[in-house]
Amino acid sequence: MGERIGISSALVRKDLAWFGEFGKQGVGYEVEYLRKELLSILNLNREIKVALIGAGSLDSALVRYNQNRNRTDSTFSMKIAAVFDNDENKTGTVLAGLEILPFSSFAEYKTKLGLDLAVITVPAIKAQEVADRLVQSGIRQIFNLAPVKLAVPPEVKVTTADLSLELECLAYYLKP
Amino acid sequence: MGERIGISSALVRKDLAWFGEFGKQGVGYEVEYLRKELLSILNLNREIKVALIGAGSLDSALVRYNQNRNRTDSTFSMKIAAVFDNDENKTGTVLAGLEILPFSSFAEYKTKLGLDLAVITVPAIKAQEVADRLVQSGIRQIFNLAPVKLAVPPEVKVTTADLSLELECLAYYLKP
DNA sequence: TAGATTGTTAATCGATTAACAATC
DNA sequence: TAGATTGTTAATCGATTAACAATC
Repeated sequence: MGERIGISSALVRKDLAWFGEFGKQGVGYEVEYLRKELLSILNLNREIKVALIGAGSLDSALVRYNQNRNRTDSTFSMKIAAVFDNDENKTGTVLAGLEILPFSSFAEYKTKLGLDLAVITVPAIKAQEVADRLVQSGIRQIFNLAPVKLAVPPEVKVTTADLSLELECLAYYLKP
Repeated sequence: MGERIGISSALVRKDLAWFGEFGKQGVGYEVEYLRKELLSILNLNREIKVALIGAGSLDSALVRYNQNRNRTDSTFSMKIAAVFDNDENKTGTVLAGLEILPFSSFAEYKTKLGLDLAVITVPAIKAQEVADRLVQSGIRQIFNLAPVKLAVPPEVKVTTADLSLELECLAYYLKP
């Protein structure tokens, strides 16, 4: 495992130790048992229901990618369960088999559909407003694709993936 | 600057020190001068020409996003200059104003268009093959959106953004 | 000179690893 | 018992920060 991701075996063992003892000294790990334990610890042993907020072209890409991955990779536990938008020209229409729902009714659908976490793909300027609403509706994990730093309460976990920022970082390595 | 991204002022000063001295002790920084110096150091003071490899739905999202950002944000220096694909049903067609070019002729277009760096959005299984070809053509910076670890020579800088992996990381924080 | 802010030093902190004891 | 591998300890390394000297 260490070799695969470029860290030492010691670190792999130490990280595992954080959660318990999974092997037998002198013998090794029982792979299938370890695998299941890890999936359980990481909450990846059940289907996670993901909500997409903002039915733009990125969403359509994510939905298609997700459908494809779920079809071909049985270990992948993420499922895009709903797509939301507040644009009335979009709500009601169907995106790759999913009806686009009005974001104003998010809280309601969250309960009904059992949505676990949300992905924000709205424009930067709308992202904070959407985040506030998600938090209000009880969402505690947000994946933010808008290029802004979101302010949220401490109990909410936000991961921001700013693709254009990461792209700009690469520019540094260009020959001047 | 430290407050904005959540680090101490000391670290900001230390990081700047890596590249030189930009301020006057006792006085402060001349903001516009510092800004220009940093843009120059980061190679963001000129237009960077980006090539997209793989004309799927993600590309179309990126192209639109890029066009929008270039229109509204004059400090943004990335420009998607070309889109490539090897699917003959796609090459020749136009994606948001850009003709889709055959990837087999990448090296040729790279010279002609002055392409600086490449973004890989092809399926995981094709990504290594594409990367090899890009490296062969003289690309030294690759932004990889396919969920695989690419093997490249040490002089090539790869940044991988595996969105589904980052999403899975969030699942850990879900209540079990 | 007094007040302020940069650039740098030394101390602190946390992450990683080499080495090893425990165990089978 | 000999050989092997896990789990843990102590050492190492690098990143961050508090404190301060240099400077205006």
